[in-house]
Amino acid sequence: MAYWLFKSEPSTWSWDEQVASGGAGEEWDGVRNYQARNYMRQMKVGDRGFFYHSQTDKEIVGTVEVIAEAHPDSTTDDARWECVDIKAIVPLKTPVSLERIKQEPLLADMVLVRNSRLSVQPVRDAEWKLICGMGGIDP
DNA sequence: GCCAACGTTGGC
DNA sequence: GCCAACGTTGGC
Repeated sequence: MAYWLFKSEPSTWSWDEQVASGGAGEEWDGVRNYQARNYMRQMKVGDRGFFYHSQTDKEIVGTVEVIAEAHPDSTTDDARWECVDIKAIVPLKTPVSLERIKQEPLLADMVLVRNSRLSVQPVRDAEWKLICGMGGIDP
């Protein structure tokens, strides 16, 4: 199973809204970036991901699961853009801030640190385990 | 609000 | 195919 990170501005689509969408989940639509799209194309049902609030919070707030693989993005007619569906799993007991991530040497190579503008990105197994631990949840 | 970093577009 | 111009994102 692979791990990912989904980034969203809380004012656009927040963790609370993701939770409210329940087991049916929601399209991760609106991505207009090839790198991010290509990562979504690699996702399989059952893959896990972190939900990250950018801009105002700058912290990982919860975990999600991929429930549908890449399909056309319903918010555009442009066939280039695809998205997956995800549902909320659990909130982190303690959100893990970007600041804490930057303070942890083992996380220095995270895409979140290296390429802060990429909105969908891969997370390594070791990074997943470490951040789950920092957030007070089981991996 | 600013600005650096990055991606995209379009003229040549 | 290159590169300048422009737009967007996100941390600070």
